[in-house]
Amino acid sequence: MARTIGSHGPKTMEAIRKAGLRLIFEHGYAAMSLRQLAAEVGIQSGSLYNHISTKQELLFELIRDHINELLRQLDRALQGQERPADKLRAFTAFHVSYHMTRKREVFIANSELRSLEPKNYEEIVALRGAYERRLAEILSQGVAEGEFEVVDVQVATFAILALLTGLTTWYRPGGRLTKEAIVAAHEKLVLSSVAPGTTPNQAQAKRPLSRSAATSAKPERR
Amino acid sequence: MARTIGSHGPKTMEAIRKAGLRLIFEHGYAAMSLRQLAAEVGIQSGSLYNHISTKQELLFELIRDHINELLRQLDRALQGQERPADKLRAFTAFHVSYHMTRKREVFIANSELRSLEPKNYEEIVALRGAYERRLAEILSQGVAEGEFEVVDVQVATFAILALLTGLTTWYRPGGRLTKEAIVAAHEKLVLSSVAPGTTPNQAQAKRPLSRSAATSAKPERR
Amino acid sequence: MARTIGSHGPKTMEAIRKAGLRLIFEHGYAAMSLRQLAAEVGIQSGSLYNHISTKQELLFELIRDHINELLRQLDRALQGQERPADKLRAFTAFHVSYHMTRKREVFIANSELRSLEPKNYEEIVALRGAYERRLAEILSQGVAEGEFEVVDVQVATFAILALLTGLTTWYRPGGRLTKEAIVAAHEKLVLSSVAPGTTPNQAQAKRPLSRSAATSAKPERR
Amino acid sequence: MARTIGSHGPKTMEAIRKAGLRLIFEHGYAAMSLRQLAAEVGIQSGSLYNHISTKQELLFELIRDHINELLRQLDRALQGQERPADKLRAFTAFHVSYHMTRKREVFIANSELRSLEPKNYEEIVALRGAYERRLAEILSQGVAEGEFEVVDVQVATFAILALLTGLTTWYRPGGRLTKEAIVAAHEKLVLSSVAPGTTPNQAQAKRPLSRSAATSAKPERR
DNA sequence: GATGAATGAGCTTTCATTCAT
DNA sequence: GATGAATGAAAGCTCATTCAT
Repeated sequence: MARTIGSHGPKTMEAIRKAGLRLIFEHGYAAMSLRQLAAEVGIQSGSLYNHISTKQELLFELIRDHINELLRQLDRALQGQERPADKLRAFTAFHVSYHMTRKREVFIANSELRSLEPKNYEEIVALRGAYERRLAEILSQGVAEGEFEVVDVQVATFAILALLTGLTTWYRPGGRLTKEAIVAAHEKLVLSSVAPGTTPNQAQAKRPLSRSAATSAKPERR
Repeated sequence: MARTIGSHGPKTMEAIRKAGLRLIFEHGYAAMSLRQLAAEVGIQSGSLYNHISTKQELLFELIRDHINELLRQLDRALQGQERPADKLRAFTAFHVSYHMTRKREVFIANSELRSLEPKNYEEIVALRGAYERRLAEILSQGVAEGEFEVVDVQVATFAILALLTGLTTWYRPGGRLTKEAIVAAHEKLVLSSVAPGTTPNQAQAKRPLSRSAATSAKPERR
Repeated sequence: MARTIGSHGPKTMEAIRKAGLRLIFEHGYAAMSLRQLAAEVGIQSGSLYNHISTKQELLFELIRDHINELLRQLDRALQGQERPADKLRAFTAFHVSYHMTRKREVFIANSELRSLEPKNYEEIVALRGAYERRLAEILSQGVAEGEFEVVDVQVATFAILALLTGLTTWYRPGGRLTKEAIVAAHEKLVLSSVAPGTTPNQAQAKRPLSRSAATSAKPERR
Repeated sequence: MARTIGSHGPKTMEAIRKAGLRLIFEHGYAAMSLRQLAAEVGIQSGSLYNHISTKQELLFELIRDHINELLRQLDRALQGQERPADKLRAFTAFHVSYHMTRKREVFIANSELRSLEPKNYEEIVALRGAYERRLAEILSQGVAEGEFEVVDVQVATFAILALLTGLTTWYRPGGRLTKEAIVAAHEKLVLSSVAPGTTPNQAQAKRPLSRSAATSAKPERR
């Protein structure tokens, strides 16, 4: 990939983002050196600075742009859905599909938050919170309407997101299953997981879950 | 100067492991410097080498010891369970409980596999495969006995593991929920997720899933 | 900060080689630190790596380039000489002269072979063998034509080379003797040493010296 | 060799000297680590300090003891010889024989002088000077009596010593030649080298060689 | 006399970043 | 916009040496 010697202009920036995405995905932000990145792009490491301001900024922009796009597309995917189950199915289908085509962006946005400097971290976490809230609200609505049953909405939100995002660790194009099959498999799991039924045993929260606590607790960086 | 009075060998090793666990959990393996680690332990960085052979070896042993312990305890937790639902509940309860007390080990064992050198990586992935296989077999049995319904056992295995392991990214002792509540919340989600019901739409695998492909595919490092 | 004005690439490389030569000559390869070398050149130690790839590579190239040059010039010096005595005189004069102007290179090429990694060592020893073979052949020819008398050609070859190369341990420009006097002194010693005469006492080799054994024995790294 | 676990007392000291000799011979003083040495002896590196005071002191004593022994034995070997040729033959035979049985000591005493700290260096060089002077005096006497002819006594002294000492770089027991043959080969070379004959071309010293200049010049460390 | 664990300095090498050209 | 050469800090690791046990 890349390495088109002499590439310049916006093409170079694009190559940097692409290569950066791949290298961070494979080795992690801290383990990726700008020399590696530059070599991948086919330029000297000093030349990177004609396009990026710092390594940190590159990471930040990759993540921020990704989450913004994710949010934009999620809202489009949810449009027109009214009933909680439909919303949840749409959410799941969108999430899985998106993760299959952008697995590197998604993976990095989840795994490299700790590599962000505080200011950047805050900004990204706020955006991520918006995404999580979409799901939390779907679940809350479903519970309120009696369509869903969960022990705890907050836990269910995190669990379902983890379930769906786990995809990025094993999915690869051209595998055994079609994309549709993978989407279907996840829809089944997610929709069933919150379906009403015999709850194993009744557990109590130590404290009631206030609306804000549900999403803004942030006890530590995660 | 020689050794500070009162600091002993095994105690130092234990301090190194503990601090290493914390630092890798917080910053990642690549971003943790041995100087940091040594400072945390209260010795010079060169002194670490009286206890570890390399940074890589430290990571490897932390992960390997963790997975071995995990496997050992899992098998004990599953003892005596016969029906798939009971097994799955036991698996879930054990997994969640264990992850709450050893969240750093668990997190690292999942996130730092890519930091392992090939030989070490192979060894850990083999161990991890054993763990995954326990769950895959529970699901298979449940499906065969008509107790569970999943679109694809392999996908369900990965998804459920991801769901459960996601816990490590947000759990912290002293939070809003009791441990029991957290376990219960996950039991509900997991048991429901594979419960028979209306599968959204029928999807087909491109290829049938052979037994071995299910667990040994390893298309790329994950 | 960036580069100091006026310091250029090739000039820096040349300064590194020159300073490296001197430091290795004075302290030995293992005892020379790259910090020392960099300080000598007037740059930071990390900056060395814009010019060399490793410390080992620097040593290797210094030695290899030297031996290649030595061989090239030797062959020129021997051109036109027919009789063994003339060849031997030419060899001696060339060797001594060259060693007086390049004593550091010569010394290092002899004393630091053990510091070379196996692959580099093999390459250099092969080149050195070519040089030794020139002298061995001159002696053989002289013995065959009855002009020289030696107890053993192989021993004589090594001994004469050692005699000549010893120069590097004491020669310094501006000493008591002119270069010409030093050359003459060595010519006398070398030519006399193989002159026919009364051999002290007749000694026997345990085994006859095969042609190949003479030059390829290499019992151990030397 | 060595590694007799639990060896103690004078036996350990002897093992240290033996192993040190070998390691310095093979890798050089700077490149030999005390950990290596200790491992060879079968103890921990800290334990070395029950026997040596510093690494430098070990080197110094190895060299000093060697040269003292060399001088002692040389004087015994020269006893009873009157005529310069007989003395030179005896010197050569002794030197070669001794170098064959103690090649490591000899090699180190020549190659590691630069690794000695100034004070130690001075002491060793003084001893070495005594050894060189024996040969210089033999040559001077021979020249004075008309038995030898050399262009310059000083140069001849250094050259003959280099010739003889070169042995340590290639000799190994069990090689093609008997010890006697090797001695004979060197006797022929050395005695012939100073034999009167047609001096190639008459060269002049820039300055006459004063008695003291011949041996105490020491223009630089060599 | 040996050990094991420590020190503090030092090693070679890599890093992100800068900037004259 | 790219290069090549620089910086200064820091990396993982090794070193000779010390000393309580």
